[in-house]
Amino acid sequence: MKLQQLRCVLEIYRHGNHITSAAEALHTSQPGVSKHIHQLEVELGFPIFIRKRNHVIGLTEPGKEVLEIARRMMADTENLKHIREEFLSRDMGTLTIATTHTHARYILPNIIERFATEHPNVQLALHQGNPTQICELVEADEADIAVGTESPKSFPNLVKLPCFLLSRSIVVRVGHPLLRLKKLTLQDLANYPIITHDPASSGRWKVMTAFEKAGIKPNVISSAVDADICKTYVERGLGIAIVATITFDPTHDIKLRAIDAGHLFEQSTSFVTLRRNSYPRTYMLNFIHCLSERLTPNVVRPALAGRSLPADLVSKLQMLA
Amino acid sequence: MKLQQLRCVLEIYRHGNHITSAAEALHTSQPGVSKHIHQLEVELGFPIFIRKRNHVIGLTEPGKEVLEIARRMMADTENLKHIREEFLSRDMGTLTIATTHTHARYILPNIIERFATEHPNVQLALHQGNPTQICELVEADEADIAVGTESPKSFPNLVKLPCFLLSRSIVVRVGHPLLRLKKLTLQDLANYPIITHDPASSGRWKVMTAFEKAGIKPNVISSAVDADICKTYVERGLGIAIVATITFDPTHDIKLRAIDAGHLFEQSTSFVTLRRNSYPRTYMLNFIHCLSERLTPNVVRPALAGRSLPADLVSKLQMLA
DNA sequence: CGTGATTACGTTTATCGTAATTATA
DNA sequence: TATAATTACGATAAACGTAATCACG
Repeated sequence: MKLQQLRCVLEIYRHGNHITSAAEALHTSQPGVSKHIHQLEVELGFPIFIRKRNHVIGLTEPGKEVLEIARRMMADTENLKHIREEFLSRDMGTLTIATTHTHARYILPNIIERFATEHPNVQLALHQGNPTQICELVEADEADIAVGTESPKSFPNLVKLPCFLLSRSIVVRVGHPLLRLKKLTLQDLANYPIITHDPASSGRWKVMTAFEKAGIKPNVISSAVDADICKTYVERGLGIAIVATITFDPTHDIKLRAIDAGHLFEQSTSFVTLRRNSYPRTYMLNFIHCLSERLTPNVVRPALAGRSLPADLVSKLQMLA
Repeated sequence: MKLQQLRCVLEIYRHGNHITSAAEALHTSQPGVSKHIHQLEVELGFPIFIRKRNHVIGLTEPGKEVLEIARRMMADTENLKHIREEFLSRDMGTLTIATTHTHARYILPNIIERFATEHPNVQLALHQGNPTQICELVEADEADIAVGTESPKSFPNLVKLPCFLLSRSIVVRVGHPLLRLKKLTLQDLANYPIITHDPASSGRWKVMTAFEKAGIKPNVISSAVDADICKTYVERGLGIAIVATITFDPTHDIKLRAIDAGHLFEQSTSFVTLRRNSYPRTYMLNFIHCLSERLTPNVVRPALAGRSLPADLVSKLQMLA
């Protein structure tokens, strides 16, 4: 059995069972890839791919097992290559963080400031996107870690670790009638035009669910991509905004007021996301520790190991730590 | 990077940093192994082994990391080979159990009876030894699983899963004075000659600790290898025995009586032990499930995955399930 | 000098890419 | 007929084993 054979299996799967494009991705010839698969199938004693005449259709059942093991072995070859960098310079390298606007603007600055002081030789790079996009960046190895709220899409090859909770507030203009109410209800909010995040964010989804459950149709007039834009619209008197509490800055947002909405909307959980079966650099583990006291290297490392199925168990393990 | 290179690293380490014997074990030439290591070291960019002139002394720090990853990758190559058997016959094959006398004689019969009924085509083999020996059998791949009490030796490449607790009883002849006492004390026991397990068993160790803590020197007259021999000596009037409660069979041991000693000695935990990073056959997972309701395949599989360090976390995870 | 690792070199094997072939849609 | 996988085959490169070399006790 050769590592190159396993690499072929992965690439064919990645390219939608297309040997030709897999060969291109591997910078080699199509017949070579085809041969490798055949040799592996002969050695293992069963077909990995389902073929229909001269087309590869999909994976066989045992082929799925092969894929899973092959994935882990290729991850381990990467891990071997990274040992050198790790030992040469524990505190030098690049940390690429994929994150959402809210995190990048309101949560990470403090954390990054602290991290940068402790790791002056680590180059930081930020990539921005919605919760699904940032996970895709990590999966494609274009970012080391993702920090954001939950993505509706599931990523079996990524490990999600909860770091903290985000509560929501209503942001209104100074002197707004809602400020005079003692306890806000969803019905109160529905009396005003509402500005909230774009549909791709999980925050937006939680807000809409709360209204739906209460049987109230809110008047959502605008879906802005980020909290800053929401606040700008509120300042212009276009409505009220439902955003993460942390995005309200009393010293800067002088024309606005925030009303806690913790009793109206479920809190969102922020996750840090990494590739399964990777051995992150020490400084990456330190960065995650900056995000949450609970997420020590000794918690994160074992959580990254293992097969993709125990989603429930891994989350239980996280709760403990 | 080639799998054969990693195989060389493992074999050299296994053979006490001796390239010549590693080469023999790999059925190849010494220069070949030497070359493979050099190539790998060049590719990774750091030395794996510490050399003193023309001798290999040990592993470098990054070399230890390489060893760990190499171990997992070789385990995965084995796992790939086993996929075929698993899919060809989910319920056919061999299950080799390494276990202690107490487990083999008093605990496993019921479990094996049930398992054998459900898996008529699985060939069972039992190997007997003390807790350390049975772990060594699993480590050397001579047994699939070990069932026994804790070994004093630690095995970083094995995963230990607790299945159940063993309480202890005092076994005496009918009419023995101890039977007339309401609540037994350690001091009461010390009045009589004591027969217990041999020093290699963890049971023996727990018993001696209890006496030591109480500052009592028991009169241990004999250390027998197993509970049956202990009981035979008691029958002959040579003393009293401290053995696992389960080894007393009232319908068979008609000349003996058992007195519960749960308040005097700490209970022992029975563990099932498997190789780390192995993908056990389905019927092996079923057997483990027979040992303990808690140990479902969905609990065992993730516990086997991962690095060797998270002993505390793995045990926490087990508690949950 | 014996043991043990490294270097040198020739043989064998396997890997790779081009080209030809086959089989669909 | 265009697309996609398989088969055939020659060139290249890597792996292997033998033999020679070096280094130390």
